[in-house]
Amino acid sequence: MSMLNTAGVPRSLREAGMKCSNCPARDSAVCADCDSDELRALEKIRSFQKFAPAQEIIAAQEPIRFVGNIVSGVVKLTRLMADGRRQIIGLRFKGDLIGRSASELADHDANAVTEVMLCKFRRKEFHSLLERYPNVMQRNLDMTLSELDDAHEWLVVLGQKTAREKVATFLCLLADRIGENHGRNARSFDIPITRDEVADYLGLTIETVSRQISRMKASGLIRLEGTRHVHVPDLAALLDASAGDAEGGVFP
Amino acid sequence: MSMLNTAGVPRSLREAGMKCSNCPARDSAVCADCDSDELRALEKIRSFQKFAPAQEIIAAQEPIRFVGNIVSGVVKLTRLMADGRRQIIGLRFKGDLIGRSASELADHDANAVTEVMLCKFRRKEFHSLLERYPNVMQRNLDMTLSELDDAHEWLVVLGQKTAREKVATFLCLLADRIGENHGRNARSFDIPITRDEVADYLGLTIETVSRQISRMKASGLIRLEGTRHVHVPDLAALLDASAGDAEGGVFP
DNA sequence: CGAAGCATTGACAGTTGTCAAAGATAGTGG
DNA sequence: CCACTATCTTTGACAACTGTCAATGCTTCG
Repeated sequence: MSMLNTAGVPRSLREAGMKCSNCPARDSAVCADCDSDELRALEKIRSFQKFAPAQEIIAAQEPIRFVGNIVSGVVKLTRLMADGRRQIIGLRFKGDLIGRSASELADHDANAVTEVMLCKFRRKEFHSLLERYPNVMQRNLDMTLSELDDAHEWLVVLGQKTAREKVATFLCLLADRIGENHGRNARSFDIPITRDEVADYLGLTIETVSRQISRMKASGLIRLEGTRHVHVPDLAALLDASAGDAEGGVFP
Repeated sequence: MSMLNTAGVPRSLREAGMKCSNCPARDSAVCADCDSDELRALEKIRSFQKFAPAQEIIAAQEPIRFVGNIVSGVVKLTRLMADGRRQIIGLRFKGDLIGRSASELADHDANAVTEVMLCKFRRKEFHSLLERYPNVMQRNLDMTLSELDDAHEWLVVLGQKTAREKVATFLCLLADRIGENHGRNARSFDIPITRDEVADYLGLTIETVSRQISRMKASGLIRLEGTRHVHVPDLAALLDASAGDAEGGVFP
């Protein structure tokens, strides 16, 4: 049994026959602000699909058939260079939107990382629905702006931060999005992707990622169970120690 | 007289008393698809402002009073880290939109690079106008998606490309946006920003940028007049030579 | 139990950053 | 109009961080 399989069809959705009112992503998805009228319109063009880990959701350069809200699970978005170098341009979590209604073709791949439950809307219908429901379009625009903010933030990470800071930033991102709270600043979570993928996300090599994680472990900033499960005793300390070039252990 | 002052109030706008129909950015701005009804609504909340080179247009962490279309000139968007490291997260050109109607506060600085003419819309009015004119909101959404694509593209540049490829990519970007056409693949243009700013855009140091430019000059991939004006005889060759790690001159 | 894939660690190399100095360029004021 | 100064750019020498190559260890799965 995989530790990462946190994304099975949520019980609440199964029991309720996939009613929006019980959807785990209800508060953060594109339908967050919808009134009952808008919700009915969305339900008409909606369907659910489950994706297995590593399964392709959307392929770059191919037609987009749907946009989809993530109900549960983690998705990675990847861009590939002609010579094979790859950059993960984002991870997407519960509530995030995959695909876009305005484009015929996808410009990057989207793959399930964990098991993923997706609430899909047929693309063209969704697009024309936006014109009739300005609130939904506004919500769509807000979510896109939020994606843009994330991308800008990541430009700083890739352009300015050291390897150590990059890894620390990555762990904090996960702590925010999928971490369990163990007190004010303590979090624990599974790293949903391989070291290889972390490297492609951070613009580093797999070896550098591995070394940085080992260093953080050695200095007590994080604890590991297996290679995937992380416990961060103090998020702030993790970021600080990575910014200042702290050497040696935590204790004087 | 500065070579860079390509952004004075365009004659067409002055003579026409700033009519939208004569606006140089008419085809690419947020008003691109507007009918006369929408255009009138926009004109009511519109005003023009000229910014001098280096002048601040929008300040991070401060209230946004307007969104603005660039009529002419170049704008840089900057994010600052607590310790002073900076990342230029984008350059904006004629037709691009600055600011966003959905946010109270700016999350990055916007500064004029050349002289800039901006067509401003008061933020709140613009925002409420979007609800009444879905076409305008759709256009706003499309432009935001396009910004997102650019940001994703730049993530690949920062995360995967070598110093040389980064500089080549940067020059090609300028060639696309502000280059004069001198035949199929030949372009010439002014680099609107300093080496320092180029470095902050590419996640490099000023010295590395300078060296890469010198190398390109030495191998005949570019020609320089002064430090700012560039002539690229062959855009494709510039990118190729940077991808393959070509050494030495152009001739065998 | 063996094989395959993933992760860690080590030794070394190379690209890029840092520090330093000299050369250009542009703007200012006499 | 020219000299002066501040800023920007280039170039060099060297250091350091990160990448490359290689070997070992760990985990999973058949």
